[in-house]
This record gives sequence, C-alpha cells and structure tokens, in this order.
Amino acid sequence: MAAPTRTPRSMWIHAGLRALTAGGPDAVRVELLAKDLGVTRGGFYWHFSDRSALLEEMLDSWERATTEEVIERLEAEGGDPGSKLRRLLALTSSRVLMTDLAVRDWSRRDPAVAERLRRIDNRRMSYLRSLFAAFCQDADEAEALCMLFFSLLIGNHSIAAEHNGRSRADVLERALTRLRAPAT
Amino acid sequence: MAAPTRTPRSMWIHAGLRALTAGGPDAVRVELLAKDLGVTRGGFYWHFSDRSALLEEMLDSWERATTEEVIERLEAEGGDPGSKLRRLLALTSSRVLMTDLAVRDWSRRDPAVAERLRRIDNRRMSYLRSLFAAFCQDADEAEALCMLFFSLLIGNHSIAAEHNGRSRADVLERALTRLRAPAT
Amino acid sequence: MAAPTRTPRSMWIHAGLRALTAGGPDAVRVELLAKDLGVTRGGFYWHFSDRSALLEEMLDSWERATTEEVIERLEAEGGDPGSKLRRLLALTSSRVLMTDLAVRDWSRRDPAVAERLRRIDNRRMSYLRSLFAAFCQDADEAEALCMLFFSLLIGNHSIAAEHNGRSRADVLERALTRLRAPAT
Amino acid sequence: MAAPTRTPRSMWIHAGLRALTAGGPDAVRVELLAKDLGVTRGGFYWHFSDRSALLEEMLDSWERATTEEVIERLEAEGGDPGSKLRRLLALTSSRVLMTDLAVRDWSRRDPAVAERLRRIDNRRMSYLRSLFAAFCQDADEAEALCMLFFSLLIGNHSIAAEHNGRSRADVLERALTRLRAPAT
DNA sequence: CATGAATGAGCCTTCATTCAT
DNA sequence: AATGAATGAAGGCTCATTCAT
Repeated sequence: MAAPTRTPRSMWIHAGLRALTAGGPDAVRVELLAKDLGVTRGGFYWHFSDRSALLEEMLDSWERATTEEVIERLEAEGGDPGSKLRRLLALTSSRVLMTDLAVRDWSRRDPAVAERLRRIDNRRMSYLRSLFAAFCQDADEAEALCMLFFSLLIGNHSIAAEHNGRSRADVLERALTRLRAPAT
Repeated sequence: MAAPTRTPRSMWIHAGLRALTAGGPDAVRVELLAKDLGVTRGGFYWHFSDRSALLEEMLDSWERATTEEVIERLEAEGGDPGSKLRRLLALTSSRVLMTDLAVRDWSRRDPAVAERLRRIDNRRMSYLRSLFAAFCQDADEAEALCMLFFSLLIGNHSIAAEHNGRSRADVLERALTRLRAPAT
Repeated sequence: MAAPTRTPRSMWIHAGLRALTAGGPDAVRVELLAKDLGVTRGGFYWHFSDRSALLEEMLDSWERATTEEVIERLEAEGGDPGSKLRRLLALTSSRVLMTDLAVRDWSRRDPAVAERLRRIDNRRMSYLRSLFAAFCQDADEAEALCMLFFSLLIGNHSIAAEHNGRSRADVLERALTRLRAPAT
Repeated sequence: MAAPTRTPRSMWIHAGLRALTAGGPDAVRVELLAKDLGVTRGGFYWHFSDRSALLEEMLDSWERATTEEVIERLEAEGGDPGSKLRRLLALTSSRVLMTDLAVRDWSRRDPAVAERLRRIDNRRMSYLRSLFAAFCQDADEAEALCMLFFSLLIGNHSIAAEHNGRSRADVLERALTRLRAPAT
C-alpha cells in the first residue's frame, strides 16, 4: 500500500488555474505554486514531466469545466430559454469566467491555445443558437443575437465603465431584454 | 549642437506597446526591446529610470492615443452617428484595438492599470452615449445599447467561434443594425 | 556474462558498470539505473547505503573480472605465449576493455580509483612479463616490450587515426610481430 | 571607448579546459568556472550563448594548441627525427597531454568530439609518419611503428604500473630505442 | 546617448536521498 | 524489498539593473 498522495495532481492543476486567472500564463510558476501549496517545488516533478505538461492539463481541466459542466448545470436547473440566458449572464460572476478571460487572452499569444478556444467557443455558440432559436426564427438574426449575447458575457467583465448611476446588473438586464425582443 | 537622439523616448514606448500587444506586460522586457530597436540596453536607462517607468509612460501614450485621437479622427471624418458607429466597429481591425485588449487584460492584474482603464472606458462610454442618443430617446435603453455595442467591439476580437458559414463582418453588420433599430 | 548470483545487488552493479562504460562515473545515476532495470529508486537504498557504496562495489566487481578472470580465460585456452598475446590484443574488442578505459579515465580524477588501478596494472604487467620472457632474455628489454604492448592495447581503442588504407587489425598484427622479433 | 573586458572569453575557455582536464566534460560547470575566476556566473552569458558554446570553443582552442602549435614548436627546435621523437615523448608531461587524454575520453561519448579527434589524430599520425620515414623504408612497418609510438605516448599517462624498480623514463627510452632499431 | 561588461535574483529542471507504507 | 511521494541541493539560463567608459 503506497503512501497517500499528499499533494495530488489535481491540487497542482487547481493552483495553476488560480495563478493563470490571477496573472496569466507567465504567472504559472512551479515555484510559486509550490509555495502556495506549502510543499517544495521538487515534488511537482513527480506528478508532471515539466511545466508545459501542467499547462496542458490545466487547459484540459478548464475545457471540461467550462463547457459540458456549465451547460449541464444550466440544463439541470431547467426553465425557459430566457431564464437560462439570464442565469448564464449571472454565472459570469463566478471564478470560472475570470479563468475564461485569462485563457482568451492567452489564446492571442499561443496558437495551440487559440485552437482549443475555437473548439470551445464553437460549442458554446452552438448552445446559444439553440437558446435564441426560441426568440428568433430568422437564422441570420439569431446569429447576430448570439454574437451580441456572447459579447455581453465577455464585455461585462472586461469593460470598466460606470453607467451614470445605474447598476451594471440593471444595464445588463435591459440589454438582455432588448436581445429577446422581436425585431421590428 | 546636441546630437540628435538616435533612439528617442517615443521609440522605446512604441516598441513597448508593440511588445505589450503581442505578449502582455510580461513580454515588455528591456532586453527584447533593445534588440528590437537594434541598440543595447544601456540607452534605455538614460531615458527611463527603470522598467516600470516605461510601463507607466506606455500607458500614458496609449491613453492619449486611444481616446482623444480615435474620437477626433472619427469626428473629423464626419457623417451621421450610424456611420460613425460602423466606422468605429471597423476600426477594431487596427492594431489599436489589440493593444486595447492587452491593456484590458493587464488591468485585471494591476489595480493602477484598472484605474486608468476605468477613466478611459468612462470617456468612451460617454462618447457612445452621445452617438446612441440619435437612435434612442430613453436613457436607460441607450445605456443598454452602449453596453451592447462596447461589448461587441471587444467580443469581436475575443470570440473565436465561427458562424455557420456566415462571415464575421456580416454578423457584426446585422448586430449593429439590430442595435440601431427602434425598440418594439 | 558470468552470473553466479542473480541477486538484485549484482544487477545494480552490472547496470552501474554499463553506465560507467557508456558515460563515465558521472553517468552512474541511481535514477537512470533504476529506469534501466525497470524498478524504482527505492530498492537501491535497500542494497546500498548510498551512491558511493555502489561505486565502490562496482570497482570491486570490475577488479575481480578484469584480472583473474581475463588471465584465467587466456590460460585456459592454452597456446604459446605469442598466440596468447595475439588473443589478448583481440580481447580488446570486448566490453571489458571499454570499461577498463572508463576506469582508467576515472582514476585520473579520483585518488582511490588510481590506487586500485595501480594494483591491477601491476598484476597485469606482471603477467605480461611472464609472457614476454619467452621472446626476450634481457629483463630491461622485456620491460620495454611489456610497456609497448600494454600501450598498444590502450592505444588501439584510444587512437582515432586511420592508416592510409590499411586496416587497424593489419597494423596491430605488424606491430605485434615487431615486438616479438628479437632485437638487433 | 568601452570598458576593458574584465574576464575575457579566453579566460573562460582556459578555465573550462582546466576543468575538463581535471574532471571531464561534466565538470565544466558555468558555476564552478565563475567561482574559479572570481566572478558571478551571469557574466558568462555575455560571452557565450550557453554552456555548449563554451564547450565548442574549448575544443577549437585545444585543437589549435595541440596540433599546429606542438608540431611548430618541435620543428622550431630542430634536430634529427630521433631527437624529435624523444622530445615529443617528453612533452607528454605537460598539461597539454592531460587535456588530450580528457578529450580522448570525451570522444568516446560524443560523436562530434570523436569526429574532431579523428581529424586531429590523422594529422598527428601523418606527422609521425614523416618522422619514422627516417628509420624505416617499408611503409607497412613504419605504420606499425607510428601506431606503437603513438600508443606509447598515451600509455605513458594511462598505465599505472611500476616497472620492478626501473624508472618510467628508462623504460620509455628503451622502448623508443627499440622502435628506432631496424627490423630484423 | 550608447556600449561592453558584470551582478544577482528568480525560475526551471535534475537528482541523491529520505520516509512512510 | 520495493513503491509512491516529497525534500533540498545543485546547476543552467534569463533578465532587470548598474557601472565605467
């Protein structure tokens, strides 16, 4: 019977994602993660062949968590497409989306990451299409709405502007309503 | 007679912004900039006390270029608010917006940068408000439209999804039309 | 390879000698040996207190194998001194001599190894004297011949030069003949 | 006017060759050389792109020193072929030959080094041929003598045996005489 | 202004060793 | 006997920074 893993792979991966979210890929440093986990950096190499192997697994882990899991959770809670969209927008506040933005930025500098992101964004866009189909028969119009909604998801955490006394939540709510309204 | 500056401040700043755009703040390395400019590091320290001073001036430079200059250019070319919005969206393809995204990402990790971004995003949002006033009397609704438009600007360069055979430009055009249409 | 014992100890030692032959003492790494043997490092420390203990035993093992065993084998096959010398020269092609060269090199850096080598070289030289006695009455002359022959053994595997179209084997044969010829 | 190089390339190269001679290629460590030279290891990278670049230049330097220079020195001092051979044998005591042996050992583990050694050994063997031509008309016999002499050069520093009370120098002298004697 | 040279901190990786199981 | 896991000491390399010229 082997000794129980004191610091299993998953802990390194989660610490890595935390660091990625906080400081981008360059901040994912074996040394810092080790300090964060309260172990020595040498132990890292028992679990991973090298830093890039961790990065790879971080992306795998994030890819799983960010698509299937989000969609499943949303679908499990049920409701009409409108409330699903609203809940999706609210989910933005979770750590998951901050990681999402970090990966998105990373993808601008690393073709392999860009390829993963393309795959995942396509899956998400496809899910959005299925939701917007409820409000919009015209496929071209629906595509525009998906793009607007997806952009709003990202913009919400990227735009630092205030809204002349309005709360961000109110503005978002109004924007969402606008997207769900039938075109003139 | 003073010898003409072989590598003036501005060249370092521009090289720095180029590096920032391409690889984020961590990629702004004195050594690489020097190599990029074909000089040695030494000169850098004549202009700047240290790396963080460059970073600061890069932000100053970007702040000037990204608000006043963009708005002035847009206004100089004239046209109605609708065509201005369309031209603004098209401007997205320029290097300026890639830098914008890089700064936006940076702001997530650095409070000082976040503060600058807030200032600038507020100025932009204010400009957008002035444009959307033409389509929309309701201030709350206009704010939502501004947020949607601003998000679209960012989403366009952040979202990797394809559009089921449609071009991104077509989807953007349709989205813009939707935003300019009167609410039902 | 004579394997009187199949104990794991000897397997570590042989793997160590293989590594020594291939890459010198620095290449004798517990980790690599374990990988080579398909086991984990842990077992190593059951057999040996540490790396230097293995190095020590490797030398013991090599010392046994390289003197007694070589001489016994040569004597067992019989023949006159001349053919023994020729067979000794041919034996050069075996792994044994490559290990010999590795130890010889090692001895230049480690006084303890140098001391072992001195002991062994003396035993070999003594054996050579007994063979050359057949061709040469003069003890001084015989000593020179022994030195020349021993050097040839080493030079054969150390000298990288070609021979103007002649084969190395032919050159060695001629050299050996020269050594066996009576002095003028 | 630039600052004078405090630790020029050549100092690193010589320190490297010293380390190589003393401990083989693995002992050529940037850190140790820096300590040896009384500077910090960072400075090394001003002169060399990396450790392997140093290794390469060490070999270049050694290659120059060990062939042309040795031969030129020998020829400059003049004398008949016999005395040149004797001086060559004596030259063995210099640091140069210890480095030579280290490179020879290294060449067994590194094909690129092996290729260099082949080139150099061929040049040396060719020089030896020109000397032995004085004692020996028969080219085949001369080749054997060259091989014996070259081996003696190496064996002298590789063989640890004693000579039953005789000095190594006496044995070498006798061996050399034997090689210069006409064949029976 | 700018170069050549060097310092030192920080990070990645390897490896001997230890320890609990 | 041996494994899984971890420690800690090297050592390689990069890079911000400094300094003399």
